[in-house]
Amino acid sequence: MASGRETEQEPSLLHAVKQLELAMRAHLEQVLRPTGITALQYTTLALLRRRTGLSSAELARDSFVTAQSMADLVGSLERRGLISRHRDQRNRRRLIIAVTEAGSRLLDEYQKAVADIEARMTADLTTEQRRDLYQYLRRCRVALADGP
Amino acid sequence: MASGRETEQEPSLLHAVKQLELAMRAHLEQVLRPTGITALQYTTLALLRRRTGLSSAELARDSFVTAQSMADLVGSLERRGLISRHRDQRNRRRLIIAVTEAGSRLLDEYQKAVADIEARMTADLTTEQRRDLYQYLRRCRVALADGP
DNA sequence: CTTATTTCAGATGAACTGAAATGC
DNA sequence: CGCATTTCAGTTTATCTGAAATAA
Repeated sequence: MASGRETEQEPSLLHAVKQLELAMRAHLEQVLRPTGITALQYTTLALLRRRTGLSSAELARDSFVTAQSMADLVGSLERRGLISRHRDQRNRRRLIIAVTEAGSRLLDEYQKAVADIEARMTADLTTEQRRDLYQYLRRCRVALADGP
Repeated sequence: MASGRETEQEPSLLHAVKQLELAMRAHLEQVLRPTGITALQYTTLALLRRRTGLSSAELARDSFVTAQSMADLVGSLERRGLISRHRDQRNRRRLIIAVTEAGSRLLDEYQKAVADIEARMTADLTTEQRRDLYQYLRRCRVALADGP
């Protein structure tokens, strides 16, 4: 086997976050396999149901990606009929996103399986630690967002 | 502006991790711009210096990706001369990875700038909270890895 | 024979830059 | 005019699946 020798050194938070993201994604994709949608599409769809009235550009800013990248993602959800868009009458540049019936049904259908992944992932954490983890992640993200 | 209305609902750890990963990546890529290597290449290179004697297949298992995906990544580092590989004489299937002089120099050169990103990211956390965050992330990853 | 490691070939997803159309 | 939003076109990176060569 000869698994890598550990030399002392600072652990990397950057690496720990990336590793967890990969692990989560692998599990989520497995659960979502039957739907044909990706982990990213699912979590974005879930976000869009939580926060209504968003446009693609706002979503992009919120997610640290370019408007063009988000347009691809939103476009894929729209082509599948999981969201719809209509002009904001108060600012006709914006296209406001709404989760469709079909999108909402899909979310309902997989809500439990996805929650189970989170539950398994945090099985070794107390309720309080779980809440702390969420808050720390948010604070880190905000700290990076607020910078230059 | 009309930024999305918040409806009450469970926050998603899955989403929080993904968001932070995107934010980190954006900052890291910006810092690494002059080198031409990606955030993923950098963190993998750093890992390879921390843990010596690894093969690509081991790295893949450790990272929740397929052996083929990791082979691409390792290949890109090798083509840039940042790592080298040689046969494990005790098991001639394995190709053991070593960080080269050039790879080590690159890591040294950017170590401070990358540490600064972590520092800024965790600026609002106490030393203890920062340590907790790292431990929670690891425990979550292990919990997912140990499952089916 | 089976399994592990690596490699080759091809597909798709997820990000980017650059440029243009439209509305404020 | 300048700036925001969306879209179009093209590119690169990061992942996957499937299949084959080699070694334990």
